[in-house]
Amino acid sequence: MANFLPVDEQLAYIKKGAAEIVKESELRSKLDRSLASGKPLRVKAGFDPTAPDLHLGHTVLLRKLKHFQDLGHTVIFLIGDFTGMVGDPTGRSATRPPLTRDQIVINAETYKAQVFKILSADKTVVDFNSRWFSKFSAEDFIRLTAKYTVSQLLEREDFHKRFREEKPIAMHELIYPLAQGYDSVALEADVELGGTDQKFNLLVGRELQRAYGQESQVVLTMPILEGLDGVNKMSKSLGNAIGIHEPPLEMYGKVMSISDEMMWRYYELLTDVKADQIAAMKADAASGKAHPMALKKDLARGIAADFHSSDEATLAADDWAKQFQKGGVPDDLEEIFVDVELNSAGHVRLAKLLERAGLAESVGDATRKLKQNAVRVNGAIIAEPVAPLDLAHPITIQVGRKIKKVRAKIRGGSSLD
RNA sequence: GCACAGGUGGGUGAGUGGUUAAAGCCAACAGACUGUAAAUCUGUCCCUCUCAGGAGGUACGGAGGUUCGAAUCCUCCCCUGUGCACCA
Repeated sequence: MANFLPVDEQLAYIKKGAAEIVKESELRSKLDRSLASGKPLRVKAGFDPTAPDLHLGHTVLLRKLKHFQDLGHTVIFLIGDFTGMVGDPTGRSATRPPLTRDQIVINAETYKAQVFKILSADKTVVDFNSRWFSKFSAEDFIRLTAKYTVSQLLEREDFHKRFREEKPIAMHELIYPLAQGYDSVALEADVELGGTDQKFNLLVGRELQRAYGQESQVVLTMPILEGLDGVNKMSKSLGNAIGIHEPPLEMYGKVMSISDEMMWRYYELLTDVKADQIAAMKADAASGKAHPMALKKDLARGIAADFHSSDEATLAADDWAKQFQKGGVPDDLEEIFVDVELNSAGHVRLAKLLERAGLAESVGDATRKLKQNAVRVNGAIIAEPVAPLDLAHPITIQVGRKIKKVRAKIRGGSSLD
């Protein structure tokens, strides 16, 4: 267990992909001490139990935690069940509503189940910050708040901006960084990881540890992964995320849809491909020696394989090629059952069918898509909202990049199932 | 609590009694082009019904009111911000 790698090698591994380390010299001396004493570092990362569905953006951080595990250090996966009720204002322009106790319990369990796709369960300490905060007295609380000033808190860009723009800042939002910082005190963390958006909060931990007479933790931030749009951070609510639970084909397709430029970013943060290999691929693509699409396919298959089996990833690659490159239909199609209505002429109300099938947001939306030649039924473009269709067999409907197999049932008809 | 300034469609932001679901921009969606990428161009972008030509219903924080007619005027309420709130 106490067989740590030489400090320089550890450092190199830790630094790979990291956005910033505050301070590297402190990390080095902590590693030195750990090596000498055989005592692993305590590496903390906190998570709000607000997002039960992890996406690839979260895995950037998890991957780095895993690196620490690989090096033999102790990873503390802290679930902010207490602070989850507070609501982290990071990245929000408006106040976030607090979660209920029940939601948090459910979310936390889901969380645990998901992160072990990356972290090894037996090397991870899972903790909850309600362990100490539920015992926090009003006196403790006021003592904690006394250790930080309002102007220190307003240094944070987000608060500063909202303050200046006369947008609301709720009191509990100001408390959040303090609470998160206190977690580090309670855990006596040596290192805390977070996204760059968490930098302020992480640094508060350093201050508070010092205020409570501890050595300050080292702060390591990881870049925020951009989502499919290549601009905004990957986030479920922005709809630009790839969830780790998504089916292989979905994952594969989404990765393929990112821009060539983003591909390198994804290679860097979402794979274990070494930096120099990535640089080589980049050079090949630039010189025309390798086709960017081929490299992107490798990336997509690799990512799909991380969360599914290798076979499933390969199948996804085949299906993707079949659907988009050969204009065909993938083997593994989502199949749904829908009630349809006929108009007085006995024609199928296709617009309504699309809406029912989840292929359009509303009947109006469906009608518009039809008019734009975006709808194919069994491969043929149909532009009429009402059309004569043979529903005796399942039909394949494509709307833009969405494709589904639909088993339709005439409403009021006798055919059940 | 008092005073003042605000609350418009996914976002931003015009609009201050009357052609119009409500400018422009962004995002989003679809088509073309491609490597289903990006960029670019074109179109769409509240809901429902439709014999596809249209028809109806909602909508500018909430509830009432004035008016032939209101996002625009009035009243009350809710929310946000700023100032005042010990000496005054």
